Amino acid sequence: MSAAAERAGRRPTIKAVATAAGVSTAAVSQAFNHKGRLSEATRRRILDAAADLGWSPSAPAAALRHARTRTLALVVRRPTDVLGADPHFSELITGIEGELAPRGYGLLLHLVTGMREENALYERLAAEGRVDGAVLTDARDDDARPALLARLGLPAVLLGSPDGRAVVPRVGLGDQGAGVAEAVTHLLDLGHRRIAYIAGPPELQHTRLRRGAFEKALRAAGLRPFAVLHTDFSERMAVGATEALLAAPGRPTALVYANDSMAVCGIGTVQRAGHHVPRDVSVVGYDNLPLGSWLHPRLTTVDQRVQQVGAAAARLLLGLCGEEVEDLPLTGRPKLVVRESTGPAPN
Amino acid sequence: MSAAAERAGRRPTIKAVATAAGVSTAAVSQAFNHKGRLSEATRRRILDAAADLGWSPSAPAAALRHARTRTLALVVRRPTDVLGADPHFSELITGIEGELAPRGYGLLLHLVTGMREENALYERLAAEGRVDGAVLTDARDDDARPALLARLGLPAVLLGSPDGRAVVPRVGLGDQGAGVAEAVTHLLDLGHRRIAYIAGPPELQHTRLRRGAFEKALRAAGLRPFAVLHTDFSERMAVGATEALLAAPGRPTALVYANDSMAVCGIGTVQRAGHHVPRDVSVVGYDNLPLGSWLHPRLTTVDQRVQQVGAAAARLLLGLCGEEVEDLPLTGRPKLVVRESTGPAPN
DNA sequence: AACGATTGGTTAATCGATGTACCTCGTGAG
DNA sequence: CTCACGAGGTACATCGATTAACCAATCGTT
Repeated sequence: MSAAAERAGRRPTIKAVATAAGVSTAAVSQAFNHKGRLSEATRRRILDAAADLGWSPSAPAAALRHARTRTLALVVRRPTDVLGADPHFSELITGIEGELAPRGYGLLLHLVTGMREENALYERLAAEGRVDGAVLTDARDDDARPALLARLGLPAVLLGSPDGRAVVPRVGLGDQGAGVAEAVTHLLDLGHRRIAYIAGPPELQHTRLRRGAFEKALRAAGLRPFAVLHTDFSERMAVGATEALLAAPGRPTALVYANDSMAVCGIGTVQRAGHHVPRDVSVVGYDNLPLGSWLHPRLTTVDQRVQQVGAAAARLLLGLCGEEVEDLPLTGRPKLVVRESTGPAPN
Repeated sequence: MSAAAERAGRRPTIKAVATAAGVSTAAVSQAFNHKGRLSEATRRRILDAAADLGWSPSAPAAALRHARTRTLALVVRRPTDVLGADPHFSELITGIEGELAPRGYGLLLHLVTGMREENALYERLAAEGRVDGAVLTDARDDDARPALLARLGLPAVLLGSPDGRAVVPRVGLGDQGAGVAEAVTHLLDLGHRRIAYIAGPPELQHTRLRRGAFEKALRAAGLRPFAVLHTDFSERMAVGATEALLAAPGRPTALVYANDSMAVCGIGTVQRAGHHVPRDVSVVGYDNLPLGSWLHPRLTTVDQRVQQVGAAAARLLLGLCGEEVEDLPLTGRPKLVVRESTGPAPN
């Protein structure tokens, strides 16, 4: 950074750069945006002056002019007391941010506790022109957000299985049923017959999808679920559901959880109850979070490449915002990762 | 939302509100900012018109005018391959966002992989005027960021122990040594004598603080560390360090980790090696992340109330940004939470 | 030599909100 | 009756960058 930059107590403006380079502010703008017609020499001189002053175009000013902020929103809705900050979102954020950063976009992160609050937030973000678009997670069966954002004129991408009558584009999470079905088949192959499912909140779309796939896979084998319990993803309910299942007459030999966080709680609860995983009870998760492979036993889970999904969503959304971005195709479907938390059924 | 709002294909501007209320744009602005002198009747009429149109002042326009964006930055630096998205940051973010949201502030989240990249990012964020301030995490012994942000004129708060010659304010993480010392005392009381420490990267300030406290506490008891191994917080190194310690002659009976994520990996590794926690080996973490209490055995750890630290940092930073906010005092110091991963030393 | 085309810029309007300086009433005092 | 004053608003410049429209040289052509 040069002496000039040091002297400028305040942030330099385009005017300072123009003066330093001996041109008009318009020329500076053109030099940066490859518009207009400037001689290569002038362009260089301007760029040098700008670099010397440490100047970059003011984001707010540019946003005002273009009505585009180069910022996208991610609102994480999380009922109070839900499993910490679900690591699932960390993965998702990593995937999203990886696509935004190289394109100069920023990610505005908000945490809310309820649907009503989430909708109000979108209203405000849109009204204030704070973001160019939003990534919507946890699709519900009757989700008001797509219509809301459409009305607000805010591009959006919804994470969930593709859907014909979608108001906003979706990034599929793949055929989630396939992953669950694969898990069930795996358990059946191991001899399990009493298999229970610990699901998420019933209003979430993926809950229904995965639960349906679970039941269907069992039916195909001429079996019925030992039980299907819904939770709100909280530790309390994950533990409670697990304890209830372990105490049930004819205790299940395998537990399938709707996500890895609950599965981890589940393993702990099973062990605490004095059972061995997987000798007495097998456990399967969903998401393939890094966490799962730290444990002993390592968690058998369904890999849905959350990071890649986040990246795909980000690219799609960037495209909707007018950026020249090629879609990131989501190759393959969720796939079972067999590790150590599943084993032959007892007896 | 009224019919008027529906008709407005595009986002309404202050002009639309002014027209609707039959006043000038200046009046609208004054009505919203409690400046100037408007009759209560007019004010009400304007506010109604605005609500009817679903108008809120444009954030970019306001930002341009005031040179304040009401957005703060959090840059998470994370060498590739580090333990997932360290849940520590999720907690921190939760704490920060909880303070920002009610004040209409937003949190701009960025992920970087190195120090150089992080500094470059601050330069850009400042030059573009994208944020009003930044929360700096993972203080280093010779941290260039405070000076950098000071030069850039960007308010900042550094997470770390208070320090006399600080360029930017700090939010103490409490006397970190106290927590570690307490952990060591706890282990000594349980009869442990061969205690090892698995530390973080040596360049981080808290690594030195905690390591120092660890060694000091042992020295006070006339002992020396069994070993102190540094890691980069990656799973690979956490596992590697643990395996090395278990294989060492005169294997340690207690392992103290610099954070919960590594401790979780550690427990898994110990168990995988055929040992029992805590019967054969005791394990202690640091952070008290929710994750720790899901496991079996539940993790004994040092609670440093990460969320509260985040909240305190946010408040302090908001104050530096000119908001009227009372500081959130950080009461108490990091405190040991004894759970199930520590027990009497073998023999 | 005169004219059109081209090169290399500049001028000025604009984005939306804000705030200072100013204006216009109505009223009460002198 | 006139003037000062306050209540209640309005006009306009401004924040920093962008861009359409415009202009001044310079060059090549016939």
